[in-house]
Amino acid sequence: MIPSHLRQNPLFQGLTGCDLTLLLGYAHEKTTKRATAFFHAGDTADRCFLLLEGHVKLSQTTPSGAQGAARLIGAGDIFGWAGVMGQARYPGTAESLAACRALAWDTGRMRQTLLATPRLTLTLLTLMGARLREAESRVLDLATARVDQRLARTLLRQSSAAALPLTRQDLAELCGTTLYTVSRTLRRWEQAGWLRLGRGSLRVLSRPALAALAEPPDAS
Amino acid sequence: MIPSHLRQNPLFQGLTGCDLTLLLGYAHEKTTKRATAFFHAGDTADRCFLLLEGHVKLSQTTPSGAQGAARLIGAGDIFGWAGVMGQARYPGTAESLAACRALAWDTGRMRQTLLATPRLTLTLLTLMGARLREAESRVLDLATARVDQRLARTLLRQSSAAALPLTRQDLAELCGTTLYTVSRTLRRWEQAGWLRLGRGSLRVLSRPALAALAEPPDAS
DNA sequence: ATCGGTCTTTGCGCCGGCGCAAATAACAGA
DNA sequence: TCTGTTATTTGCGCCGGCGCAAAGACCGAT
Repeated sequence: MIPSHLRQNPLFQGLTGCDLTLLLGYAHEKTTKRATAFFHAGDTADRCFLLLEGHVKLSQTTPSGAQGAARLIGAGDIFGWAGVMGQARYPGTAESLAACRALAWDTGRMRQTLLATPRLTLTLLTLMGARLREAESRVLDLATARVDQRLARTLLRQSSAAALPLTRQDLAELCGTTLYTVSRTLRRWEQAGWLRLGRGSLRVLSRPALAALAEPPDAS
Repeated sequence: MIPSHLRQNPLFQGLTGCDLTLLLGYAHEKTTKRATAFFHAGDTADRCFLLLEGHVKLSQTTPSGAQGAARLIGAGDIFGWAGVMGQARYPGTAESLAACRALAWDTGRMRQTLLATPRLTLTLLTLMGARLREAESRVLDLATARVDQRLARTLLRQSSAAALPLTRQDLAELCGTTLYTVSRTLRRWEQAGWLRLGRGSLRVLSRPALAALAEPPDAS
């Protein structure tokens, strides 16, 4: 039986029950504990995933390996589709930040399925479009906004009710800065009472305060 | 008759002659002079384009309008497909840097065509994947590399044999900095004999010299 | 030739943010 | 409970890069 919350995933919109059953038949389920890699940068891109539960960090590092940039994948999001989109190898590393449950498909089989299921391909194109726009807006942000603005925005975007399972280093990679600056900034905000810090986690207490910072000083 | 160089465009790979004829039947040709907009950010995204000749600058600006980020579109590339990927409006502005010739399709009709031509959709997915990876590598660059490294890389990537029709401001937007810094840096490089500057254009004289700068100081 | 507009250069001062280094603090496993 | 490991904080100094302002340089049009 197919759980209804799965059927409602954006990836499956517009598919017939038959298509969906077939698609799920090809999938196998994968579960991981915290801090486990789904794949590493450079691995053969032979799988693609749909995250059902947990959080995944997708990160890239420079050739010299010094620093990195990252983005977060939440429940319901897809990741690791580089192979489907014609890449031989994964460009980044995917690592679980918490215990995860995911569906995995074989890349080659998925490509065949896409040729037979145009509706799915178009949906996928839409999802990738959204991700492309997000990446381009990050470029704009990095080029124009200050670190504290980017950090505030990142916290607002990711903060569910629950505490975020992110280290200072993770946050630094998410918003394009260093762990030192993140630590200093967060500490200042904690002392202002806007959030509560923990080791490898934090909780936002006052979204309005962060929202005020996220915008450039009021251009009235 | 369909020109062969058109048939060889990546977008059309794997299509039957029949599909291709149909597709081109839907297209209309658009030509522009220099410094003309194909569309503006916020316009209804009702067209999508394939550039046949010329150069187009795709740019986004912050809500406050101060600065911007840009990317270049060359002959053979597609642009303005946000509507096809489910967006109501264009997220950025497309402006010709030189006289251009482009094919244009209606967004709605293209979406229908995609449902009927899975092969084309998959190709499009591949092209978008490449663009997504490029955007993500730009994020990494902005977060880790210095301005002169990014600038050198940008010049190397874009420099054909011909001179580039880019102002200092354009270059600043392409590599995420300000026109002042671009001017200073380029001037230094011109005095080193690595390039030749003009008003609104420049030509690379020594690619090796730039390549050396593009990489972080030799991590042996 | 002249004039207005756009693009470019460069001096100057300032500051956001980096990153080493060292001291804690928190956790995990034996 | 003890111990090694990993994460965090913070002082300090430095520097890359921003951005105003003003002075050219170049272009096209009348």
